[in-house]
Amino acid sequence: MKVRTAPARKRSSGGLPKRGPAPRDDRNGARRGDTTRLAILNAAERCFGEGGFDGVSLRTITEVAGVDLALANYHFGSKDNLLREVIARRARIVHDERIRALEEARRLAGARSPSVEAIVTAFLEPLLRRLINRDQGWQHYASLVSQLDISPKFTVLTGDVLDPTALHFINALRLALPKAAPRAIYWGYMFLLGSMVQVMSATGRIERLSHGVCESDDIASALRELVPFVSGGLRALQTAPR
Amino acid sequence: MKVRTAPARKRSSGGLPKRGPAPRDDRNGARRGDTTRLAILNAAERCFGEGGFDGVSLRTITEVAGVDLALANYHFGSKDNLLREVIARRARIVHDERIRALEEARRLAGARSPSVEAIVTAFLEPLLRRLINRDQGWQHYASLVSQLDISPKFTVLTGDVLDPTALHFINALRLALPKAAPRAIYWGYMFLLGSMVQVMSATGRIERLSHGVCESDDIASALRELVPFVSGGLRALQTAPR
DNA sequence: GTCTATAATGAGATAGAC
DNA sequence: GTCTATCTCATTATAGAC
Repeated sequence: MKVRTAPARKRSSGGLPKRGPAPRDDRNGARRGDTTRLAILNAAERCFGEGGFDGVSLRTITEVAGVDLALANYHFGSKDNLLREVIARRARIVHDERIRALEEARRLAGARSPSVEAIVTAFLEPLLRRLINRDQGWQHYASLVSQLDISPKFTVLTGDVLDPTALHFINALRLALPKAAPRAIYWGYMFLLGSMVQVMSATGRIERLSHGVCESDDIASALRELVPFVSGGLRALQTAPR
Repeated sequence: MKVRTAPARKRSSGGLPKRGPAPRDDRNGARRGDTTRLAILNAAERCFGEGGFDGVSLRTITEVAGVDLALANYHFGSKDNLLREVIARRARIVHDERIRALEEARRLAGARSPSVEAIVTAFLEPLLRRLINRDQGWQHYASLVSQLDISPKFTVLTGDVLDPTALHFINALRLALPKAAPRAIYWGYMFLLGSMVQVMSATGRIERLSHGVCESDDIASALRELVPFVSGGLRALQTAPR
C-alpha cells in the first residue's frame, strides 16, 4: 500500500465551495453528495471489515453502496485514502471517549491512582459497549481495526490514529503499577490490545472450540472475562522475576 | 477466497510417477521439481507474511522464488492451496512439539496437574523459541498465522490445522484451573492467543510507543513478560465474580 | 455530483511446445 | 518439470459528457 497525497475532494481550502448554492435533498440540509459519500464510507467499512483491505475492490464497495464506481475516486481520491477516512471517522470518537473515561476514573480515585481494573475498563468499554449494542457499523469497524493492528503493512496508518490514545493509557498504567518495569508496561499494553483484538475480530472460532458454550458476538460475556484477565495479567507483571 | 479442490499435482495416486526415473539434481536424491517447489513455498511464506494473502500476487511470489510464473499453478494447483501448504508445513511441526512439551510437563507434575505457567510455556515455547533464534522462515510464518488468526475469511483454513492443538491445551487449562468456569477457560485461551499474536506479528509498533525501550523482534524479552501475564490473567479468571 | 466509457495495468489460471 | 504465450477477467483510476 503506497501512501499518497489525497487529490480530488477540494473542501478544506478554507472558504466555501466555488460552485453555486449546494443542492439539498433532505430536510436536514445535507448536500446531495454527502449522502453518497456516507454510503461509500459505510459500504467500505463493512467490506474492509469482512474481506480485508486488499481482499475487496472498489467495485464491490460501490456496488454495496449502490452508487457508481467512479464516485469512490471522486469523493475519496484513492482506495488508500478511503481506508484512512473509514478509520479516522470512528477512531476519533473512541479516542475522545476513552480519554474522558480515564479522566472520570481519575476523578473518582481522588488523590490515588485509579485501579488497574478502572483503567482497563476505561480503555475497553467505549468501543466494546458499541459492539454489545450490536451496532453493525461499529462491528465492522472493530473487525477492520483488528486486522490492521496485526498487519505489518498498515502500522503507519493505524499508528497515526491510535498511538495518542495508547500513550495516555500506558502512562496511567505506569502510575497504577509502580513496581512494574517500564518494559513490562509496554508489553502489557500490547497484550491488552491483543486480547481485545481477539474479542473484536469475531471470527467465529470460539464457537467451534467451545461447541457453542461461548459465542463470538456475545461481547458482554467476553468483557466480563477480559477485564479480570487483563488486570490480573498486568498485576502479575509487577511480581515477575527479572 | 473460494475453497477449491486441488488439481494438477498427481503424486498421491498411490504408486510411482508414470514417467521414467526421476531426474536428480543434487546428491541427496531430491527430484528436480522438489527444489522449485520448495523455492515457491519459501517465497510464498515470506510474501504472505509481509503482504497478506490478498496483498501479494503469484507473479510476485514466483519472481521472489526465481522461477517461472506457471510453475506455481503446476506445483500447487491454486493460490488458495499454496497458502494451505505454506501453513500446513510448519503447523504440523509446532503442533507435535507443543503436544510433546505438554506431555513432558504432565510427566514432571506427577499425579497433580501441571502449573498454569508450565502449560502456557508448553504452548508458547515451541513457536517463540524459533523466533528467538531469528529463523526467518519461522518469522514469516508467525506473521502470516497472526494475520490469518484475525481475519474472518480464513478461520476455516486455520481452524482445520490449529484447532486440535487448541483443544488439548484448553483441556489442560481446565484441569489446572478447577475453579474457573468453562466459559472463562475458552475465553482465556483466546486471550492467550491474542497476546501471543501481538508478539508474533512484529509490526514495529512497540518501538514507536516505547521510544525504543522495547523491540518487536526481541522475542526473548517479550516471552519473559508474556508467560507471567497470561498465567496471572488465567488465574484471575478463577476468582472473577460471576 | 453523477454517469458512461475507457485507459492502463494486473490478476489467476491454462494450453502446448520443449 | 519448465517455459512461452495467452485467455479471461478484475483491478484502480481518470477523461469527459451531462
